[in-house]
Amino acid sequence: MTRVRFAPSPTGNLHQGNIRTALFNYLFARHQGGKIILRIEDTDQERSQTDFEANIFADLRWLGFTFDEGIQEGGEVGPYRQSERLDLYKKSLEKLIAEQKAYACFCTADEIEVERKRALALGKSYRYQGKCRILKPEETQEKIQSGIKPSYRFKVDRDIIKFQDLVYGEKVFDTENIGDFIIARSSEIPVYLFACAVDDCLMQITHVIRGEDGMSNTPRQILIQRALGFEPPQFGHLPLILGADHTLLSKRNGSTSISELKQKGYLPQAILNYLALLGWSPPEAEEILSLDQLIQQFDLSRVARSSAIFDWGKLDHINQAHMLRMSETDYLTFAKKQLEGSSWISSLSPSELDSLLFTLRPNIKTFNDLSPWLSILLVLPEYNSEPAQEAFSDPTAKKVLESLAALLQEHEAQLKTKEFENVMEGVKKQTKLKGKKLFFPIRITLTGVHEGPELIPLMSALGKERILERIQRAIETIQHKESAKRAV
RNA sequence: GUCCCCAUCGUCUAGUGGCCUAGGACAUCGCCCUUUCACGGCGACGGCAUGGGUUCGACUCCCAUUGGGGACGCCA
Repeated sequence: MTRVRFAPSPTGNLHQGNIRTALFNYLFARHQGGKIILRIEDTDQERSQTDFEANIFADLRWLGFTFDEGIQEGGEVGPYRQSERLDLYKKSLEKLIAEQKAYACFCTADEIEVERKRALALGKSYRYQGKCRILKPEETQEKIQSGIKPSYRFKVDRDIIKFQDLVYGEKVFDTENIGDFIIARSSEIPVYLFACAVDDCLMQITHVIRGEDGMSNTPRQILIQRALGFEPPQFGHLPLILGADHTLLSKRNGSTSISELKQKGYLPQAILNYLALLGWSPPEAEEILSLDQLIQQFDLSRVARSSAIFDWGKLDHINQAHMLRMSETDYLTFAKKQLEGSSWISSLSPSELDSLLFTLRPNIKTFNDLSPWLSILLVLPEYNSEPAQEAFSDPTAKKVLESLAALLQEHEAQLKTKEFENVMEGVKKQTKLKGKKLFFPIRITLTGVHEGPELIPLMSALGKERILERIQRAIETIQHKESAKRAV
């Protein structure tokens, strides 16, 4: 049975990088009909916060992930929060100490820091020199009894570690480059490397799929797992996601939390779809895929080995594609949720709002584009933009508007789409204008800008009253300009 | 600096020795559709980092160079 895990630490919110890792684990597990476990790695007590943990759960749920085992789901190999598994790690540590595979280290953080800096200055990679490794048992006992709290190091002997990476193929590491590393802090809390290695085995994880930045940890974890008598899981490393500056995604260069992405108006399925395309490619040409389709098509053998740069433009495109494919009710529900709290919701009747939202659908890339558009459509335009000046300086503009106003007056308060079409036909006949000459002045009059939704639907969404109000305003603007011109 | 990884259009990628005159997607530009913009359709632009091998034949295999990235914590 395939068992994978997603193991975030609650020291921050989930962002694109995390989610891509979660996604690939998820797709891998679901594709194989295996299980995915959610484990919280909170061994850094100073930085871990329960708020973050709650956010992580909320984000994962929003994105559409479901887990088979975890804090909320339960399961047989829990607890699923590392801070509740300390006795387990302690047992493992004691076993290693008893077998002389780990030892107490009394070097202080400051001492180590000095050593590291010296090594780096000399152009050598830092490794612990093993000062406490050669301590006699009596010396160790003595120091502990005198009240010094030691950290614990794993004893690394010369060896060649080989493993078959699920993505990168055969990997070979010489332990010569690895010094004895710390597995438990002087506070007795284990470090990530150790807790993670122990848990992956205790929780019977079969495949560890993580970012390539974890690669150098892998030989250490294999060492730990073997020393504990476990069979290490299989490892697969994923190429990294980089920011626009070609370095690891971070707050500086575009790393964005899920809640921010949500705020920016991206659909969960679009986020997942785009992230799946970063480092993986579907076997067939179609790129717009639902989560189910991704599960069906996913295969680690199609994962790339080179890092990928996060491209907001493509995310926008994929988001738009998903928006266009959503059912009308889903679209409206999501759009309204996004607009929650904004004045548009309260200032419009439900049917007016729905009709405006539909009219805007082909013109937006994210749900966040909705609000600015509504503002353009519903706030009276100023007509001082360049396209407006240009449109109104055409002598036929006024004729078009007057004709439109007159024809609209002939109708009852509420016109249907078909009637708007007829009105436009009428304007066309009366003015003998068509194409840009006909539509441009009207578009500008209604919105103040030269681009936007289709005109007929837009007119019917705005309604007769708003249109007349704008026409009057536009005509006044034109007249104002004309008289100013005459005065000169 | 040391170790590790990577290298196809600006970006994401297909490509596993002949199907490649290198395919697709985003972006950009043009045309068409729409009596307008957008949506949609069609098209253009644009790439195998360099140098050596191996081979009848290299984008594909090997080596080097160059370039980029990652890891070198009592962080995860």
